[in-house]
Amino acid sequence: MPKQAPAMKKRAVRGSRTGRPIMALLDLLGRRWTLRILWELREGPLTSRALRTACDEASPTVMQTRLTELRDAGLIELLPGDGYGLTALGRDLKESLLPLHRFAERWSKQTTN
Amino acid sequence: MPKQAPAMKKRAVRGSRTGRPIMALLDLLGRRWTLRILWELREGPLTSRALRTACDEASPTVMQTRLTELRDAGLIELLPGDGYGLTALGRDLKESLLPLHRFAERWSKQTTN
DNA sequence: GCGCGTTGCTACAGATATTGTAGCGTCATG
DNA sequence: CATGACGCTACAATATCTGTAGCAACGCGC
Repeated sequence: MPKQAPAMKKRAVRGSRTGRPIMALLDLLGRRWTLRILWELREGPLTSRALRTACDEASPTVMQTRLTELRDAGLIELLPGDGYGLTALGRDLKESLLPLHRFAERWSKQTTN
Repeated sequence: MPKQAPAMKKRAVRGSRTGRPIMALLDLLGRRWTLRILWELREGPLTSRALRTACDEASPTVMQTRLTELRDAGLIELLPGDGYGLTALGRDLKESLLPLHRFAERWSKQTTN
């Protein structure tokens, strides 16, 4: 299979007009709940409702929109019986995101938060 | 003096109620243009207008809002004469973000984008 | 086969956030 | 003084998100 058609069908991602993948990625991740969803799935699949609970009861409307976008991007997939889980590509992204956790700890120590 | 001068004064960051720094960070970064701004500053300071140009002409309203949030978070600072630049903490975050660039390349090869 | 609970997902109105255009006051340079 | 760049703001038009309610489909116990 040279190329998969299902992913990235319409309007793809804002910022992708520059042709630089990083811009498209930053735009995709810079939408509400997107980073959080990927984060909550880091340890394994969650059903859409468990995911909603984990994400501070985000409204099902955006949640569903984000899940569709992330599926189109090939980062997550719907596993019948298990809910949503990261794809191989998604797990790859998760690895790239892990340094953030360590940074967050350092950050919280300096912002009197 | 319209409002908000001190750092992190009201409700700081959505999601910080959990007390887990990573949630506050993911929420902060999950706002439009935030990731992009940090990314564009990765190689050095930019004036607010150069930043706007780099960020695909984002409206000055959000740009200014994001810059204030990022300043309150201690990630960027206004350097008189040089515009906005990353703080030591911001550069730390930048390092945590670099893996995303490499991932974006792999990602773009699989999504026919 | 009939409730019952859960799944993924959608409608819709009200609340927020973002965009786009215009413009302010300040400072430096000519 | 004029010009231009700076950081920053006002404000109306959009786009996006929230919150509540509810759908059809599936499995399970009975």
